[in-house]
Amino acid sequence: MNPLDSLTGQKTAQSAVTPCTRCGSRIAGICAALDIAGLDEMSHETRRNAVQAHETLFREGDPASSVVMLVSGMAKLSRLMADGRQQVLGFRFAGDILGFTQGKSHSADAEMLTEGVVCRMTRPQLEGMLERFPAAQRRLMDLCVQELALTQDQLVTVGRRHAEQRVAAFLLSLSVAARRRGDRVQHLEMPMTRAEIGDLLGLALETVSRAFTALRKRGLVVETGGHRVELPDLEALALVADGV
Amino acid sequence: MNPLDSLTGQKTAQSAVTPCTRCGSRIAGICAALDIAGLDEMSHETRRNAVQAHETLFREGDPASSVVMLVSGMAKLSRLMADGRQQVLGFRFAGDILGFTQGKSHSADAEMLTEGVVCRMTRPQLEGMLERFPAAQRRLMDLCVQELALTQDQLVTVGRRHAEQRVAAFLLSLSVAARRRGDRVQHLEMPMTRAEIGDLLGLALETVSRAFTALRKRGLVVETGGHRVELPDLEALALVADGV
DNA sequence: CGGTGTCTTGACGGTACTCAAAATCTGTGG
DNA sequence: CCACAGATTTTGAGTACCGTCAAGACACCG
Repeated sequence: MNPLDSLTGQKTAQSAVTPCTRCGSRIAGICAALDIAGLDEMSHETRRNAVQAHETLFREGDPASSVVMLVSGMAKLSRLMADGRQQVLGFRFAGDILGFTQGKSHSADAEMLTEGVVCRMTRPQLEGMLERFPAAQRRLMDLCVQELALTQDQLVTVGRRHAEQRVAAFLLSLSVAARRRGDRVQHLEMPMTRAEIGDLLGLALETVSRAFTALRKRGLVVETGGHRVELPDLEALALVADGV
Repeated sequence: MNPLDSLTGQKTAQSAVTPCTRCGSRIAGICAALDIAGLDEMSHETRRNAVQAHETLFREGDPASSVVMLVSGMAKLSRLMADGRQQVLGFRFAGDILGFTQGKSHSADAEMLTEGVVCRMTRPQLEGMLERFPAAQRRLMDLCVQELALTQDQLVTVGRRHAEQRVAAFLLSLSVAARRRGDRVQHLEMPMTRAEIGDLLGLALETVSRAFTALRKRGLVVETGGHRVELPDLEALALVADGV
């Protein structure tokens, strides 16, 4: 599996799998675009950290002084409204980059769902690296375009699907993300709560629970405990998501 | 007004307003990052076209053989679901770039709402230009990040606001876009139909109509005919949008 | 001035939200 | 290993918001 596919979902021209010497991750994010010299330089500049579940990576409004590369684990991007309602913008996985913006401050909260490992790089370091390694800049742009496409998918789901369709679409998106990481697509890690799924899909947590119950009764979802889920029939699930 | 603010909403370092020699537009999109040589080169490579209202610029699935820069007029980005339901991903304005993706095909339909002018550039031309002018690549990335932020805003609106709040948020977003173009922020052009607004906000067109009626009765919206709208009190409208 | 498309308004029904309580799961400490 | 406390999930009942259907009003354009 080409690590470049981790976010793009498309085969890329580059085929050599060169793990980040510092991150040590198979799943290369931006690192994938670097040559040996770049990787070496990057390994001196980034800070690798283990992070716990529920740990906050940054908050909306924080100065965007660094970007975070998710090496392993799952994270949640969300925004808080004035009245306390929360909108989850998306879940992020190994290989994804969090907190990249040209603005002065972060536009969303980022919080770990599981324990994991992150690589942090300061903005000046990133800027310098992008100048020295045009391929990395190109790669970062691709990641950005992909994130845009994912967010647009999310918008279609929230805007134009019913509760059960939304949950089906959510499960499928988890499956697609797992494929990009090279994991099995029918046996998923699903560490998020019903409330978090509801905040992603624009539903109450009770509605999410009812939708899971309905899908379970139809045999489209099997919850095996320990935050693990099986999807025995992805095609049938896709039909549900599209309202057929 | 710095044309670089057209999408970013933030003041940028560059201050010289260098209109695209071919487009002739005050509102520079990517052109703003080019020097004289770059502008000259670009003027030879791009094709400038007048387009009519309701003209399709590209469709979902079309090969993404060129990107489109919107010089003047308003456009609509949308996706069609299997059952015919439509989700409008957003409205786009002068200075915006449409159809930029690293995939092989467009992921959404783009259609003009008004008559206008567009600049087309083929992918190979764009790729070549990005290599020769790193500043242009950087600029394109900024546009991409900004588009992502807008889509995220949209997601919050659709996921976590009630009908009237959504319409208020939509009007405010039109106002923000007008400010970026240097137009008056309280006297807006609003060429889209209730149905299109509904497809943007995840509402039925009748619900949009009822929300407009409610806002009109509260004096927050004045429709002056000819697809023009006045927003006498933006702050009050913002309070409505946030559900206060 | 008529025709067509858009908008408004009303009535009704359904989906999903809220409130509430019971059941299940998870992790911790004895 | 078991018991227990807290968190999460499930399920139920009632309600509210919004979608659907329908008809009439309005605006725009030839």
